[in-house]
Amino acid sequence: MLEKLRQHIEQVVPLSNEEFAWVSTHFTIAEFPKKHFLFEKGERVNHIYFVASGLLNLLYYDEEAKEHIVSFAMEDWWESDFYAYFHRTKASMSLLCLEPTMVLCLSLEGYHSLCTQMQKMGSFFLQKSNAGFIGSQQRILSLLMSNAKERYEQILHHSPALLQRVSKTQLAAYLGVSRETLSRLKI
Amino acid sequence: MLEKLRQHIEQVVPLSNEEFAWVSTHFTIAEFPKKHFLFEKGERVNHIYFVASGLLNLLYYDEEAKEHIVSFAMEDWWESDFYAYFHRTKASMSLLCLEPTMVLCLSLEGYHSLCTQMQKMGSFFLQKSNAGFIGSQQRILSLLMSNAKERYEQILHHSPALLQRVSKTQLAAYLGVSRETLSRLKI
DNA sequence: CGCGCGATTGAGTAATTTCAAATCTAGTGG
DNA sequence: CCACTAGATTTGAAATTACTCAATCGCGCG
Repeated sequence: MLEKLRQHIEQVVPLSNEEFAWVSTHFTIAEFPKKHFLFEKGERVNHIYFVASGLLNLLYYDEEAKEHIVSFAMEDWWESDFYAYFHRTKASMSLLCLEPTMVLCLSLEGYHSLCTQMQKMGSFFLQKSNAGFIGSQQRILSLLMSNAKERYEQILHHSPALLQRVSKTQLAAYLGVSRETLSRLKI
Repeated sequence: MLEKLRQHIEQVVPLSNEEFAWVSTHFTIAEFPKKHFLFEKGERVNHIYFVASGLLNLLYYDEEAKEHIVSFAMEDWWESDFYAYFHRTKASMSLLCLEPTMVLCLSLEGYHSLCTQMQKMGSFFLQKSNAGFIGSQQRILSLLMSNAKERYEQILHHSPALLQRVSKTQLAAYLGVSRETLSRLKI
């Protein structure tokens, strides 16, 4: 678990054993079964989660209880309702396990401690945040400019493994089309 | 100009006169007329831009030369093709002035210098990046779940000033609908 | 005045949604 | 091993929505 986190961080910044030992004190390990909600809409969001194994699903239910998938979080992803986390407000989204999942949990105090006490970790999170922002802009562009079939093909090209792990209904909720339409794309 | 930047930064972290003097050495001032491209697709992206006054437009042209607007950057926004900037690759998008615009330009070296030499600036950019990521996720959700009329109303609610400053054609390219459809929404 | 640009309107076409029904699939218990 | 069920997926058909292309309108400016 922790070793996975270390490898993940060290892809960005090198850490000595002592440094990583200190970093790791900020995390708690948790394990959840499939279909467990790490948090639901309206609840406090006390952690961001590093996915060591499994698959998470950040989703939003609209007024008609229709499900919209903001993101999937596979291994080595960080996930949370970041707005609620950073602003200490209640979640507008829910975070669900699509598979049995092991996560490392980081509180906001822990996050601030890591960022301010160790410059490397500040750099690490800055880089992750920039990457997340860039990825989101790519997805916005994809939603603006491509139809559902093209978006499907982009995922097929960019993260083929994901397609093996999520249902077509979930994929449709991520692509922004009805499951019937996705089914008719004849891919 | 620089005073505007200082106020902007100090909304997040306080700065002494000396500190800000040092920070400001990293920026260059530039002014561009309406319709000027700060960079175009295929060019190197040497700076991120802090908009002191005016209005910028980050856009992408698809294969059919159709224009898709990734974002508008008003006063106090930071804008660039962030992927190209951070990876020192060529721009996939173009950055255009919709109004006469004054910007403060920050090179990647300057960015790294600011982040590593002064912890406060690292915190500042981390917070900006997180905010940008959160904002992008909101827009993704809006694209997934709302129709064009609802998206229009969200902008009307969230940044009414913007609607006074961009053409309906540009707004349509931002909302992800044709200008004819936007025109028919009867708002 | 007349030009040019953006915005609007009209008409036909294409894509997507909805609701309903049918089909498929994996897991369970007899 | 088979039947059965629950859930997911696919298909059908009608209705809605959005798009394209073309024509028209409105307005500011030389």
